Amino acid sequence: MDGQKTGIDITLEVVCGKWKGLILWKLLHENHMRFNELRRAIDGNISSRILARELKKLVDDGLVARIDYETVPPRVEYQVTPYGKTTASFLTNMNNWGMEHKRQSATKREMADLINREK
Amino acid sequence: MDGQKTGIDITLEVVCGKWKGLILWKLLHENHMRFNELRRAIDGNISSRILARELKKLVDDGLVARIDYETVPPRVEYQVTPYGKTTASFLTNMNNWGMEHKRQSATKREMADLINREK
DNA sequence: CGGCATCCCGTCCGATACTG
DNA sequence: CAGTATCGGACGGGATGCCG
Repeated sequence: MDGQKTGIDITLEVVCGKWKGLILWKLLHENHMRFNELRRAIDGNISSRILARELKKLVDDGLVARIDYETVPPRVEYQVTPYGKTTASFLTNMNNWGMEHKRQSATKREMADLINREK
Repeated sequence: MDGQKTGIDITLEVVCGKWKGLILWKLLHENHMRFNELRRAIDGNISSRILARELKKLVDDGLVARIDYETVPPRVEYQVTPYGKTTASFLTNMNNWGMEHKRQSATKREMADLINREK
């Protein structure tokens, strides 16, 4: 029974949450960014606290490298590791799907919200 | 600056969390399953409460259809909608990546756990 | 069989303020 | 500039038990 092994859970562990996928995606296209540069590059207003935390997770997972120049004022750069670059394959697909279905998702979510409000 | 629009956030809204992607993936390969059948098909021991909740989200998002035969005892079947089937594109890629990197992810996580214990 | 009710905990996400 | 401290709310996930 079953027999269908999946790697989906593994992948979700890596990109799940509101930000990690987005951060990875941005870094993949720039190959090295400073903290606030990255912060500004992300559309949805991410706070520095959240960005710091999510970046740390990505570093812990070996997807992103953190380079601290140890200067004053501080200068830290982030870039995707070779391992992290392998995520580009599915991130590209996720991005394409999201772009194609942006409209539909929005309206469906509005409907769901309306139903929830009625309760 | 920026200019890079992303659909990644949209996609993450749909499959994020520990289970939704997995449920969708299972349903995509069976095209109609009953509640407990689906429950048993999922490896990681999902509770009925969680499965019910996650399925409801997928139904609300229009990715899964719920067919209630209104019989006693109850018989409910779930199947992926045409819209839901469009997720197969990126889910396949996510699955492939996860399968390829299962080992690495495991060891990296163990290391992270060790570091956390030391604190 | 296919759920829902209750309780609980840990994580996620966020605003604000502050620091070396 | 690159974060950390603090506080708090929302959500995800799980154990247990009950119901039509």
